[in-house]
Amino acid sequence: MIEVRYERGVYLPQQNLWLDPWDAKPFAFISHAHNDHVAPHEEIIVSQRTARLLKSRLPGRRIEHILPFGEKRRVHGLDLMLLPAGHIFGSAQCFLFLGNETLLYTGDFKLRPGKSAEQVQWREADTLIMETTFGLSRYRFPPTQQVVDQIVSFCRETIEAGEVPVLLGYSLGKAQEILCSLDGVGLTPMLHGSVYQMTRIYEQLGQSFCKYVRYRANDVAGKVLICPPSANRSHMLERIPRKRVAMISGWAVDPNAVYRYQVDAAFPLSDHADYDDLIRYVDFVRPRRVFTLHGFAAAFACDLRARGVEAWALTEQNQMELHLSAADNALPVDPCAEVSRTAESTQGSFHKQVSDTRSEFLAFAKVGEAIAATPAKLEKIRLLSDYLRELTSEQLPVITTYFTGRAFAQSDPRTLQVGWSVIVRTLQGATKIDDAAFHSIAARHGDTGKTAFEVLDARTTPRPFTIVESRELFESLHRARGPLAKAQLLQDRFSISSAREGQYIVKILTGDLRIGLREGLVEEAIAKAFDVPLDQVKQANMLLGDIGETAALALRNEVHQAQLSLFRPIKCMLATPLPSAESVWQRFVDVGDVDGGSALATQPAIFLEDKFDGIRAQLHRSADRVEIYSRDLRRITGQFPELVDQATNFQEKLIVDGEIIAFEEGRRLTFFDLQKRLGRKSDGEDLFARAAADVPVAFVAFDLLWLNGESLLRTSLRERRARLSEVRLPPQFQIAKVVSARSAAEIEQAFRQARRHLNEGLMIKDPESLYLPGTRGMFWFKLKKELATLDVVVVAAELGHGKRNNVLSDYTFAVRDETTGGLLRIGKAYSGLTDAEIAELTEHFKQNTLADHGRYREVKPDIVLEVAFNSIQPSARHASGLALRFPRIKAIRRDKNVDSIDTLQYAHELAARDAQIQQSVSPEVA
DNA sequence: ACTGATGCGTC
DNA sequence: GTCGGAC
DNA sequence: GTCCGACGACGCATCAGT
Repeated sequence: MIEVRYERGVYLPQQNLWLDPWDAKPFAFISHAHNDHVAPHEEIIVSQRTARLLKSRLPGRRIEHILPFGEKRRVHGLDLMLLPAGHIFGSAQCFLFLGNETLLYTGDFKLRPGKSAEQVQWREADTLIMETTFGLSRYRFPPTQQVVDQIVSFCRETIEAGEVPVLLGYSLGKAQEILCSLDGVGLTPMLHGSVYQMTRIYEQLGQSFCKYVRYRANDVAGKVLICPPSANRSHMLERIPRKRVAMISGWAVDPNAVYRYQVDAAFPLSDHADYDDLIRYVDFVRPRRVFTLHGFAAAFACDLRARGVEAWALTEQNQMELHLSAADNALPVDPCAEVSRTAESTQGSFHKQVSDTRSEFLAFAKVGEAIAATPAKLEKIRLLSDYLRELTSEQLPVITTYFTGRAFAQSDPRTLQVGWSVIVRTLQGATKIDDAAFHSIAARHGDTGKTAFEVLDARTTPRPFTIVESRELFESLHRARGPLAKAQLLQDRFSISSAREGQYIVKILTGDLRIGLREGLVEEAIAKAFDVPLDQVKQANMLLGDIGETAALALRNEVHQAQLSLFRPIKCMLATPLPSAESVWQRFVDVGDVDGGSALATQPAIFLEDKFDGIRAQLHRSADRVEIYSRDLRRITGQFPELVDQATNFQEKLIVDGEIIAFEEGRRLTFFDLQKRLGRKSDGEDLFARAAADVPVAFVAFDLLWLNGESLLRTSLRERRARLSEVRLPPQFQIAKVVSARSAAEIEQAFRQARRHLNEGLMIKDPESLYLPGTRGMFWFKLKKELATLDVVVVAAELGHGKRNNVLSDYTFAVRDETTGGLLRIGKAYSGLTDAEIAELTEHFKQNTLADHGRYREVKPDIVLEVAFNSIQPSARHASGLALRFPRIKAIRRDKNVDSIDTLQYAHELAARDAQIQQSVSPEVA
């Protein structure tokens, strides 16, 4: 059997041939000239017309094998033939003769005759790889002539009403099809520039059209404007006051198309096959197996299998299964499994749980609501623990993870890439609610979860949803590539979810449960539910970074088995911020008192270290492996290859805790420099070489957690430090210097010293303390101070979210530009005000609004705030060209008015000072 | 090839 | 990172 | 004390549209 793979494009490994790949490849077949197929490949197979169109879309040189339709040719020892696909002008299918097997790849295609595309042709083939953009039965297009008639009457009526009809269709293919449809009906088409350009190429290749004109802004009256969809709401169209816009697309059969595209009408004229034609095509080709691609690939494959045709969706996620099936002769995972399983359960051959019609996910959501309803922590814990006890061992880890506001465990690096934007679109799509109604609901809540509830309420037809299915939903959202694919998955789920279920899906997606319960209380609930000591549960969760696995261990009474081990990162110990050296010292004196008043006298001192402005990192090293983890237990090994290289030179197996800083002798590097390396993807050695050269880093170690098989978590900091000092460090590794202190004055002095070293502040640690992962206890403190404060004036206010939904809690503020006298924005903040102050300001701003834009309003600039921050630097975010790091409101300066606020010039001075302190010096480490 | 919007993770 | 609020 | 939630700026990746 021919091997078929999918990796952002179909790949035939045995032939080393790519079919419509997304990325540049050495050797590829390009079915047609739409942009998503255009990449700078080295060598391509194309039809003649596609070659011509490509030339205008992607200039540059490449080797082209231009094949005529219907003739068998040999390219690189490969026998193949192109067949017209009927999709757009020049679009081709690729038919391959591979020994005694044949393969037909359709590319995009349609069966209905088009007026501007060649009529499709086909041959029988053993393997069919087909596009299934419209592979759901609800996509059945009306007869073409009927749609054309509708479009024509739309245009005529619009013109008669004295308005301009605007038809939106892709500039290549769809626009020309529309143009042909208007032939002989007495209308004059006017073409947008990009449409015009493509149409001219069609003509050069022998296609003829009715008379048309090119777009001229002052000549649109009485014409039919044909534009690409991207022109909608563009400058060009906004200049036409009286118009009606229609989208021409297969998606027009969706009842909500008008809202989705923000147009006045939508007509289902498509250059793709509809559902019925997809089915017919399979009948024509009589393949032994089918691979489906694009759109509703999985659903369509499922339908084909129901018809007795072997069919699989070709997507990234099925890759592994396909591979397995070749090797093991096992069946791939069946996307129809849900269906068959329910069928089985009705015959009584399945677990009672499956046949239970009540929705498990709804039960989960209801527990969440009950927890939200009570402010009492103990009551929350009780509700949750009762629920946890009811769950199966399979459900328990999933649910406990959900209750921490996550779809995946903390130590699980997978992300969903589904945010507010995708959620909003899918809620609209699933309910077909109109824009105005949606926005009025959304504006009322400022909470995506609540919005979801109200939007979905009574607009969906709920079906039971099991916990395991919910897990699968999140997993497939993670696997799906691109917002569109994700949106489709989510929309399908919303349309069969109850309002409450949808709300909780959204809560998990956004990571905001907002039920007053998170990891800490979940730990307590697990302890209570399974009668395990709480500290063991906490310990296990710290070590595992996986509340679900912790719960599973608790259920089996095995929590004590969790142990610190190499390559299993643990949460790091955190420090509590304190405002002054005196307040820090007070903490230790108090502890001493409890201890009989003389504890400190008998102890040498407390430990002080500089606080470095970098990224907290945990480095694990064995004899043959090194990994680096971030504060959130994410593997960041790939970002720092030179540290990994150096770490192989340690003599010991160890886990060290420290900070990675941007560092080079004689050069001032900042946190922002470091950030440049952080999000970077780790493919390509060149990239590393360059990144490392740009921003050299150092690892500053300040704690040792594990050494040669021995956990040091339960030894004192003093002991850990002693052990750390004995470790031989490779280059680029340093140990943070510790000094002792015995008074507030010494702390203050060390803090100043740290700042002189250009470090962020000071860490103060109890030398006798154990390492407590994940807690911000009273053993480590940090001392940071603001760089300066600015007096600024509030120029805009926004409604908050969640519990701040009904108050204007978000303030944008400005400084004065002395040269123009104008107010220039410099930052945003709310942090620092009490609820009462926010309430008061809300009232004030409501009465002093200059312009109301819904959730956001510009306000009269008369409230002066004193804003503190840790640094100030150039930025494009705000009009002032400056931005503040960690801005917070120190005070409302009621004694001041707009005229006495600080100036842009002063802010620039601060920024200059901030940047220049450091010119030639580099921060001191040890 | 460029740009803006969105999402994520760092502080 | 920051901060205030609730238990 | 501890946890929770509501917020800041930045840089990079990815996608979708020019």
